[in-house]
Amino acid sequence: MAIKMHTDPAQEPSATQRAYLAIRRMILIGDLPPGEKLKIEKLRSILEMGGSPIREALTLLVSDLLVERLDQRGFRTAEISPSNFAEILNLRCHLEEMAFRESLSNADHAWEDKLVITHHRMMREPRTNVERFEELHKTFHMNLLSACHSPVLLKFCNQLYDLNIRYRYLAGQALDYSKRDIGKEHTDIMNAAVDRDADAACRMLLDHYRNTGAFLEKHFTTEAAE
Amino acid sequence: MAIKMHTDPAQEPSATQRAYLAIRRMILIGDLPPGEKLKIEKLRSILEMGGSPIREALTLLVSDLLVERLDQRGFRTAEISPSNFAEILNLRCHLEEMAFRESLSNADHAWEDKLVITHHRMMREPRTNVERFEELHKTFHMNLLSACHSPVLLKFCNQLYDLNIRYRYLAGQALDYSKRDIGKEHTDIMNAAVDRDADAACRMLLDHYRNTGAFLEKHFTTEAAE
DNA sequence: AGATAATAGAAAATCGATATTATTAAACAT
DNA sequence: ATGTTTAATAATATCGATTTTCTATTATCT
Repeated sequence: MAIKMHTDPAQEPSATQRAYLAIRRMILIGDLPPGEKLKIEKLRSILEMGGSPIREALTLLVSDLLVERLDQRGFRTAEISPSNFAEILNLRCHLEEMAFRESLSNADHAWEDKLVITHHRMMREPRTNVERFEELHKTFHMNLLSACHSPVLLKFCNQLYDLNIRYRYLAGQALDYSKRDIGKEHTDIMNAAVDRDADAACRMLLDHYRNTGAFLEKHFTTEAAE
Repeated sequence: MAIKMHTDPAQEPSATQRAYLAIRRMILIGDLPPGEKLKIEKLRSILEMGGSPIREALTLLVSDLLVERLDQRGFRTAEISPSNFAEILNLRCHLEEMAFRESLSNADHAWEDKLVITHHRMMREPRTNVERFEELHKTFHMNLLSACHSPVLLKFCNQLYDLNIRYRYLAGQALDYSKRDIGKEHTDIMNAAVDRDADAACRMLLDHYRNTGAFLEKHFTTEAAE
């Protein structure tokens, strides 16, 4: 009757994992603003755990470029800048195109199904729950690339995606989806992907990113001028 | 008479930093073979420090893809495989080309000087001290890219370079530089770079990588068949 | 015998305390 | 007054010990 404990797949995550996810989320949604000092003691009291898992989580976030480690002076959230934003956008376009083309060339039936499902879920999700929507949005975009057989490339894309999402949150969500028909853009990309039309799909995907990018860039530069 | 302690720039590195460099070196040169379990207690006794800096160093190495973290079962060195090798090589070619072209388009006089100097030092260094030579070799290659204004891209290139170097060490140094005239290849690349001939320089750089890659690939596949 | 469960041992993860190091504030000298 | 040294404070980095989790072995049951 008792559950086999040593094979139970739903084990609760380690303190390090919890800290990692919690701090990462706080940085991405802008709860911890750019350049903010991350004091161990403060995070300890918020997350209710010892210093070790906190430090380890922060170290993991350093590799994600979301946190900076200052020699013997602790950690802080990564700074933002227009040039960093432009860099992320540009790299993202290059790497995602590479991954997307390889993904399409390997794409099979199961991949197609998965893509359709995630697209459907994203379209159905109301925009009221921003974090939930962003989660599904990311899943959709990563699924476009998921048939690419290069784990390292996918890791880079994933990282860059998160860095970009952070800028999106910092700019404020509402602004983003005002003029354009984002839903149609996604659907068009998906259809081209399903048709295995790599050129069209890539063109639309990069336009999708660059349009959002241009919008955000404008936002950040006017913001900075205030 | 006493040195001003609080402004002394030559402070000794932190335990974490020492552990990071030491373990990284052991993995790169093959001292810690692929898939090796990394027991904290053992590393503690080798490096003579507590568990915390060891764990932090290992966490840093996870982001470098040199170490894998297993949920609640500690750390091990990253596995190797022919497909991983091919992936690294391919990605490296793409990203370095991108970085190299941007570097060349920004290259100024100071960059040129630095490149010539590092090339000279590499050529002068006897092959007897392998680690020292590899250090200079890496410096030369990274300097080719150094005028690229994308820190993230450079970070990726640097990471991929290290992953590749590891395969080189594992294959055994001596084999690498037997038939080809590696010195000439480097000189040709440098000259094309100094001439700002991006197409020729990139072609030669990628040939340089792919030739070494093909050689190593052969080595690994025959190795695996034994 | 073969499989499942209990147990002992080893290792990892985490905690709380201590030692280091940086930062701030105050005292001192020029 | 200004800049430099000294002292106090705060925060980080590290250690050693404890708790939790995994792993391997032995015992138990069908």
